[in-house]
Amino acid sequence: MRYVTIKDIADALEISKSTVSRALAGDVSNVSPATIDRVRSKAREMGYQRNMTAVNLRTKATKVIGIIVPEITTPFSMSFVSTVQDAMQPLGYRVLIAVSSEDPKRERQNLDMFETGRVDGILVSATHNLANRDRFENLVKSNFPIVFFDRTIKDLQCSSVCSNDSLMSFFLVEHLIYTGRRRIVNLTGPTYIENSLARSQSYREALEKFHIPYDSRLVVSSGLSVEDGAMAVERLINDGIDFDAIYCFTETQALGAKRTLQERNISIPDEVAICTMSGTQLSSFVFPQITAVEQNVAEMARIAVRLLLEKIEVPNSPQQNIVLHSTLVARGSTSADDA
Amino acid sequence: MRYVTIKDIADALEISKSTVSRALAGDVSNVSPATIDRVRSKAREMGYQRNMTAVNLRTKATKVIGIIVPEITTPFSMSFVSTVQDAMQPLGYRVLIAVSSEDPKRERQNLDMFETGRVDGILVSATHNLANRDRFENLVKSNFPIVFFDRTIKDLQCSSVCSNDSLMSFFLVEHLIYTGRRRIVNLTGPTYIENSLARSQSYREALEKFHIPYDSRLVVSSGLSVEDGAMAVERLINDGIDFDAIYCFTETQALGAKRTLQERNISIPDEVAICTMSGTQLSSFVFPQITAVEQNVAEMARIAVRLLLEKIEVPNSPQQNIVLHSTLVARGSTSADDA
DNA sequence: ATGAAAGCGCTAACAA
DNA sequence: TTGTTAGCGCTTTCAT
Repeated sequence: MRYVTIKDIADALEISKSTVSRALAGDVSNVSPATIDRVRSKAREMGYQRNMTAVNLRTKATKVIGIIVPEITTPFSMSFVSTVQDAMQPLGYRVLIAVSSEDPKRERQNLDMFETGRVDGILVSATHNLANRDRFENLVKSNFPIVFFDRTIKDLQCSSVCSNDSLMSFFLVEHLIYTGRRRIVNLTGPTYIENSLARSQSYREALEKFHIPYDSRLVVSSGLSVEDGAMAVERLINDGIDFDAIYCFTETQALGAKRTLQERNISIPDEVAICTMSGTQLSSFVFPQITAVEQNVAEMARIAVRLLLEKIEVPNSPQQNIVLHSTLVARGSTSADDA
Repeated sequence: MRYVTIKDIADALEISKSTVSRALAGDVSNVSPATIDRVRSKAREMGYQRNMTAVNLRTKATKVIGIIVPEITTPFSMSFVSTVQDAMQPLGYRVLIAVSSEDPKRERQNLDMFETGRVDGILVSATHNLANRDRFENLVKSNFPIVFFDRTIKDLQCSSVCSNDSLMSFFLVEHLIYTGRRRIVNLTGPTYIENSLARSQSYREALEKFHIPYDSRLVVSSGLSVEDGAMAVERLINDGIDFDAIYCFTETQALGAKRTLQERNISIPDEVAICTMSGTQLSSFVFPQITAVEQNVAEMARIAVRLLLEKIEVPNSPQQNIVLHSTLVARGSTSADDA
């Protein structure tokens, strides 16, 4: 088992390696058309296959970029990934995906894997605000092309693109209030997720605007999984806490909340409304009864790609933090809409 | 943006590159424990990341194997792939997946991609009996580690593992006859798929065994997609051809057949029974009303892995063709079962 | 238009 | 135990 090399072709044609290399690369201005033809057909004849490991070593580029996502269960990630692929394929890039499963250790391994594989750039949605901060800081300091999307790292001087969490969640809670809700549960994300804080902040501000008293029992810290969301709501019910709406940090939590309510035969949204920020339009099929504000994922992906390419092409381009003022389209309906 | 190299570490520690390389590789018998420690901590301190492109070029191995499948819609492929991954991960191999979408052109591109990427071996389920035969022949001739599974290439001297199509389909048709069916449709696969022939052959043999006359109108050549299956059955109905069972070449066809029957309000399996060979046990959830014979996919995957590793490790190991005499478990039921 | 030569970062003989 | 050296296959500058 031995591959044909450009040297083999060069020897067979009694020309130099460099000419073969040029011919194969289609360097029209430096190789005669006749030679190009001879080389090309010889290569085909001999079954030549370019050795990418050698090319990558030599050119110091792989034309591969990596995406690291915390999870792959919501449509958000899938949608983001496929938009990135559509955008980068025409530019000659391949896209590799790695899932961290909400685990900073895994995230670190994924970063390692992409670095040892010498990907040309990384798009990452972070699992944790602190855990891998040092790692990310080093990456940025060494000028490695990396762009954060959706879930960022607090105060890190690195390009990023995300939604305007504060504003959007403010409008969501406001929407609940407009539609007659008063006892609104806030399923917050873990404090180690940067977005979590902003969204909870907005919850308080919306309440204040409408002079609704803040009840700490309604603010529940919950994990990110469907199970976590389900359990949190179950605990509220068991504790006999009265509520007429749930504002969730993530889609997965919303899914869990919905499950618990259905198990308890609590009608949605007549008795309790659920709302969250949603990854994609697709989600409306998954969560028909859940009011959601759509993030523009495709837009986010395209911006992320643009920022990354800029970094790859211009090694010292400035860091940019883009905040998406997405169209605020509240979908679904709460019974109070009709009132 | 510049990566730390072993030379950087060597210079910083004022030792040679080779010692650094050995220390990093954990070559305990050739490097003093003290040196290993010094090197390791220096590497961490400097943020060293192994350059796999260089390693792969030097060692002429990537520890990556590629799987090429014609489609990824049935559970068969997913199941096969994940079993392979589970088997190879502990051995230090990564697994890459490429989908040909039933298109020989795509298949060729996938082969090219894997070769230029210098994967250590390829597992392939072929799209077409002839289209890429030359390509496969060259691969085998050059002694490249490649193993076929499920869909093979006729008369190609290459290791492979597949089910006993003839026997299993014979039993399936026999099962239909036992349960009272007489006018059995045979949705054959395209002739360019090797397995197609064997399965249709068995259909005839089963009929002959029970002295049921062969009716050529009941034998319909159909594409592989769900749509193809649906259209084929629609045509039969429109042509006023009478039948009480459909024997499909693939799961996807069976799914299409089911759809058409349901649209026409023809009850399954009371009026018309559907049967096919099934990729996995999972399929029973997808096709509750379809009688199926399970192939042992996990077993097939493990054997494929074994054959491939043999080829990778022993460059000149003999070709082996393994036929899986799977446990014949007909699932689902036809109404005639009760009769 | 073509060739000679250097070197990407690493491993693995061979030497010491 | 450590160092020296060669070379994996390719691209690219510099000569010609």
